[in-house]
Amino acid sequence: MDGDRTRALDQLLELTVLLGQDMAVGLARDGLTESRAHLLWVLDASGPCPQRHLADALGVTARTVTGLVDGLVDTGFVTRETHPTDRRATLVTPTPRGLAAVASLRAGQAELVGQLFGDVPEAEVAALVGTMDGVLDRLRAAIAAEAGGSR
Amino acid sequence: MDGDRTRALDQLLELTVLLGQDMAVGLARDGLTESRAHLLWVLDASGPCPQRHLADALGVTARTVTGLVDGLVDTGFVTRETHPTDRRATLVTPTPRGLAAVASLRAGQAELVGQLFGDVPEAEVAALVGTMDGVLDRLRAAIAAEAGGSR
DNA sequence: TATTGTTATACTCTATAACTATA
DNA sequence: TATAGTTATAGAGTATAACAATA
Repeated sequence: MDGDRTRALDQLLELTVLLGQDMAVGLARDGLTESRAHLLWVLDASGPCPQRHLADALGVTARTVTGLVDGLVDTGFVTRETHPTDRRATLVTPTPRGLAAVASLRAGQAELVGQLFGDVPEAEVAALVGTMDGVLDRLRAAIAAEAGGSR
Repeated sequence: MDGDRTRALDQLLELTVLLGQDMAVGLARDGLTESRAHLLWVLDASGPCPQRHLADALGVTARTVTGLVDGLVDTGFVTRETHPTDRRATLVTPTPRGLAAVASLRAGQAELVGQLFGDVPEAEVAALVGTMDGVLDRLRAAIAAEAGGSR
């Protein structure tokens, strides 16, 4: 039967919905939206950087980053500092509150790992990871093919 | 090691991003946004119905449905018909174009099943489905607990 | 009185285009 | 001439609150 394969996709689609809900709860508690949290996450990985870098990393326009940073400045998660050598650029810099928020996101993620996989036998987790590796590869390929086809 | 469990969550998070991208491509080709496609999908399942029903099914406010239906009417996917017995309500009804769009969504989903799982052995698919069943259960429970805790 | 859907208002995310200041 | 970030404008999705018409 092919029913299991259809069911597998249905499960993955439901998963995206539920993961989104779960994320949203934690973010709201921290006073963040998804997009702002994503920026903060990238910023934490890169260290203080110009907005241009964030725009490239997030895959959005420079204008969008202006808006996201505006919101994060207003709510106290980052500041705009002067760039030491390029006076066109600003150095987006996390505040202590911003750093704490990233730590909270990280903790939430670790907690979620425990909730979802803590009781799953190691062999089963390994099988899942192996299967998902292939699925992700094929999904990336499908997206690339679609993007290429409409070029 | 717990590395595999962390990796499993990372994979699932990446999956949500990629599935979203893949969806978006197909929807744009049909002239639909995600929210409007979701409404159309629910509408197809329920048959012509009042906006109130759609608001409940989508988990959004009545106002939001007004906006979504406005957009779908403007782009020719649905019409607002008079309700036969309740003159307060409208019957949102798919047009032929709306029905064709849902058929296209369904076909795209079937194609994706083939791309992602077509070459995966049945036993591996069955294992995936079994594992994901448990994961989804625990995720639902975690969300319910969070919602209950902040009540 | 309760319900359906609307107008009014506001916030977030996103985009393109034109512009300023600086490299 | 090219780049960083802004203002200007627009569209989509979401929400609350007040209101009209109808049940």
